[in-house]
Amino acid sequence: MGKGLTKRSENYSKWYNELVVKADLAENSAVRGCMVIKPYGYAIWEKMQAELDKKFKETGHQNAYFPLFVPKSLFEAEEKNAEGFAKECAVVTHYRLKTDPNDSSKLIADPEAKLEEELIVRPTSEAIIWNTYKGWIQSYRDLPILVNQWANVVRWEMRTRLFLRTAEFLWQEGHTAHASKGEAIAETAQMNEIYANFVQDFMAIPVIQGRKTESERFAGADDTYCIEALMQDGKALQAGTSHFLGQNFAKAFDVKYATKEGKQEYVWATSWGVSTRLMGALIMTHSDDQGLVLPPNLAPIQVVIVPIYKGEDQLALISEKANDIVNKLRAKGITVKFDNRDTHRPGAKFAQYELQGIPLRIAIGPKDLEKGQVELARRDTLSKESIPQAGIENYIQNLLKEIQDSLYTKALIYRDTHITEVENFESFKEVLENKGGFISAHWDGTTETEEKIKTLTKATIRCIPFDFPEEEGKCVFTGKPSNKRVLFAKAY
RNA sequence: CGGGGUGUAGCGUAGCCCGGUCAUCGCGCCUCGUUUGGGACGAGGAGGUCGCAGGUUCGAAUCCUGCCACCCCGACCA
Repeated sequence: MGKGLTKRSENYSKWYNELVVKADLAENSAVRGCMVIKPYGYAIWEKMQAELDKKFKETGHQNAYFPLFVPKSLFEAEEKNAEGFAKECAVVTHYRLKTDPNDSSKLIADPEAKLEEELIVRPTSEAIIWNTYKGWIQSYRDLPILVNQWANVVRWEMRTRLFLRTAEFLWQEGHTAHASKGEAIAETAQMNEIYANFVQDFMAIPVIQGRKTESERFAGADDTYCIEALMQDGKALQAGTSHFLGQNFAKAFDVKYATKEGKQEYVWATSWGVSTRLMGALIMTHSDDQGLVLPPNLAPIQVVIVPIYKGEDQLALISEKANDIVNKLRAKGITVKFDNRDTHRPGAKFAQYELQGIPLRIAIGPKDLEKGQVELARRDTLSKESIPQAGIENYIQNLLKEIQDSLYTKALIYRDTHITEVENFESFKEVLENKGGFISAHWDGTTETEEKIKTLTKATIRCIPFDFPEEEGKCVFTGKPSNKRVLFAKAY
């Protein structure tokens, strides 16, 4: 692990990349655009998975698994979906290699082993899943189907970035089938709400819930709900989406069910997902120039104990005290690590755990033993205090909660002070250029206007927030009438 | 796919213009000793087909040609 980190203010992109690598989260793989998630980074993802999975189960969903390969004929069945993803698909054309006749040290795809039908590596699983659902659904008694899949997907983007946009990424994708439109819409809304709550309560990231415009909508969806977050550099990040798919996939895959009245009806569908991109959101929301800052609810290790000692005798005395604290904290359900490695000095350990964002650090040395106290350091504020050993477990339990709240509040204040209402295009451009963040403005509702604004400013409509009030106004670009504001921003 | 840039030890780099004791330095790594309350210090040591393949030359990290990889900017990105 190297020293230091580029300052955020100097180059946000570089800062972000260095942080991901130096905090031991991930690195670029030898495969173009793909990522290696290292154990420490994966532990954070596992915490996210566990919490989300719990919520999915609580709302009646079950996990299942579907194939990685999607035959092209299935993939192209839902035309809009296929068209939307066509440009970024990895395609399997052969099933065997053989020695290159021109160079025995090389292998080539065996021309004899060309696939009859090409296989698409899933960029998303609607096609293969709806083709499967077709066989599962005959009657209203078979509905609803509430299934989620934890999987990897591949999208061959031209430019990639660790966690935010990699060629292969991990996610969950829920795919549900319903007997009525209303029920499917309620499911879409419910899952968006679950995402919002998870991101706010566990990741301490405030989000805005809303719906996407037609042009930003998921290919093949009738409506896309989303949660949008704001990063510290003033750019927005789509953190999760929940789609109402109407009957589009049911029609494409001919999935009908018999109603109570004996009529044949197409099934209504939803899909929803969040990905390892959330890790990027986590990093860019809370971290500073010292490294990662993890909210306690997500930190794989919440408290680390570092002994400060000279000689083995002293270490033995300190260890006794440290192990006592470890046991007390564990009894409270707090994850704690006692780092008694004698291969690294205390200063190096301090720096390492700061880089990794461990919320609390306890240092115990001879002075502390004498006074019956410990030194406690907060990662988020970088402040230190001495506290008594007695009752430390309760103190820490409360402090972890306080840190969690404090991180959220800080992010919320930043976010809220970076939502700017503008009334004309001049100030739109001015705010976008100098302040960044979300711009709340009226829009005439047309794709043409949205497109022009994007071309001129690179800002897109992030969402039409659910909780924005109806209000008469004029489009910030065309001056045409509008009855609601939308949020624009430059986005990742 | 366009425009620009870079490939030298695990990482970051000097050297390239002007071919010849130039393979440099820092971090990291190993050994020994002293250390340990914020990234230790000293001494010693290991580690390199200078991206790959050709060419020019007595001689190539350095010049020429081709190829490959990666990075940045754009196009693209529910």
